Amino acid sequence: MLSTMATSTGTPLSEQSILATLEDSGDTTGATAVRLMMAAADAFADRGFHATTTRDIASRAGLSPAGVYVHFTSKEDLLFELSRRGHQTARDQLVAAAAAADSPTEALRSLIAGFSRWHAEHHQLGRIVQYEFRHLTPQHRDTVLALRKEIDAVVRDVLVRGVAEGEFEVDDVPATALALLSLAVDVARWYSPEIRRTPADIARTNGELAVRLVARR
Amino acid sequence: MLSTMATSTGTPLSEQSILATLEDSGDTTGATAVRLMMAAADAFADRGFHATTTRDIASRAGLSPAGVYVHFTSKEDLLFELSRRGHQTARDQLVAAAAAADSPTEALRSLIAGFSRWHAEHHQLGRIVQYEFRHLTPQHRDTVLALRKEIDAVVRDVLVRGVAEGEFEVDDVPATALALLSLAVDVARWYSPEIRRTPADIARTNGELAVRLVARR
DNA sequence: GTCTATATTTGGATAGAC
DNA sequence: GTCTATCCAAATATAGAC
Repeated sequence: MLSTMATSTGTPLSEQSILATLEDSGDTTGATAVRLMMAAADAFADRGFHATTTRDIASRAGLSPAGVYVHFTSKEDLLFELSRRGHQTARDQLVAAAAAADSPTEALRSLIAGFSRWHAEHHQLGRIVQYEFRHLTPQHRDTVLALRKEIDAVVRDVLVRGVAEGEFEVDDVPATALALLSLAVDVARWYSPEIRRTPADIARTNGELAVRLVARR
Repeated sequence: MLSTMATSTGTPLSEQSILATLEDSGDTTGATAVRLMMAAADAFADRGFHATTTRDIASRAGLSPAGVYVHFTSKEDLLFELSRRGHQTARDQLVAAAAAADSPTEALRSLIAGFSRWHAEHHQLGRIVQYEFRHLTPQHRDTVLALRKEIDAVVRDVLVRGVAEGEFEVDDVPATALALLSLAVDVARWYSPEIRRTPADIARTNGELAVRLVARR
């Protein structure tokens, strides 16, 4: 597989490369399927899953309404693929950022900066990941829930390490981990490409705020 | 008008009393309309605006499908009333919390604690306020946007005062205000009545984290 | 793999009796 | 102000030709 994994400082993945992410066991995601996923990501992020019609997705991808069903079994299946691939790349990025740092403080800064940046640069996918979640079937929701737990664990682990090494002072680790994730996740809610701050600005300020939230005083 | 305004320490408003909130110029919100709003709040928070049917709302309120239209002109009108009343009580609570404190530090703690608590106790209304926003008509969206700007201003004002009085050290006031709001707003996304932490717990920890985020070091 | 045409269901909203 | 009955538009998904 190509070395397309983004680090918190590297060039970000394009939407297309995220969606084309290969399956574990080699794969075959065709160009048209990727185009459909990009069209659906646009539409779902903009209007929400249930307000988006399959006709809308098809026409944005340059297909007839029936064209969708050659590549996906249902509209929900399209949401699932977006959600799964989105969660996977988000998690991969977090894990890479945590592994690359050489102190808990730098790991946390890199983690929250990178996750904030991801939610800005991929705010469409970010919204789908964070807010369209509930429209998955129970089975698909379970699959994605496992990825969400991995993401939570990465943040909690850094906090525990920072406390153990005396860099952090944290009263309640799970509560603080959730607050840190809120900082980054909520970017998907308010970010728009038109605002003053760039994704890099947001990454820098949120990374700083994250460190400030836990640093020993 | 009755003195039902909640402070960050007082007894919280019931869902019913929030939704029955009187209009500026005296009012007439009937009991059935309130029941419909509560049913719609349940459904919209649970499944989202577009996934909720008017039939579902009606039956939850014990009415026939046609019964809705005696009290509201459309499904969107019901969303608007929920959104408007929700924003108003959220704003009122913030303004009261800010006014009651006698230092910027206490004002900020009270503000974020109260807002976090509101999003936990009224997490259904909170989700509607924060996430169903985009499904309003452009006109209704504008009305609600004005309330949102007031909310943002309250937080920014406290930060500016705290910096001026030497209690806070803040690099970027708008960015930090947004981060503080993220902390509280995101509660609506993850809160569930089944979790370990109570709304009071969440208020206390988030209030502390907020102060820590800006306090002079 | 893509199209046109369409089956079928669902859902917002209204008519008109009581 | 609530009901039953219903209209009609919209939307998911399929059939079958090319």
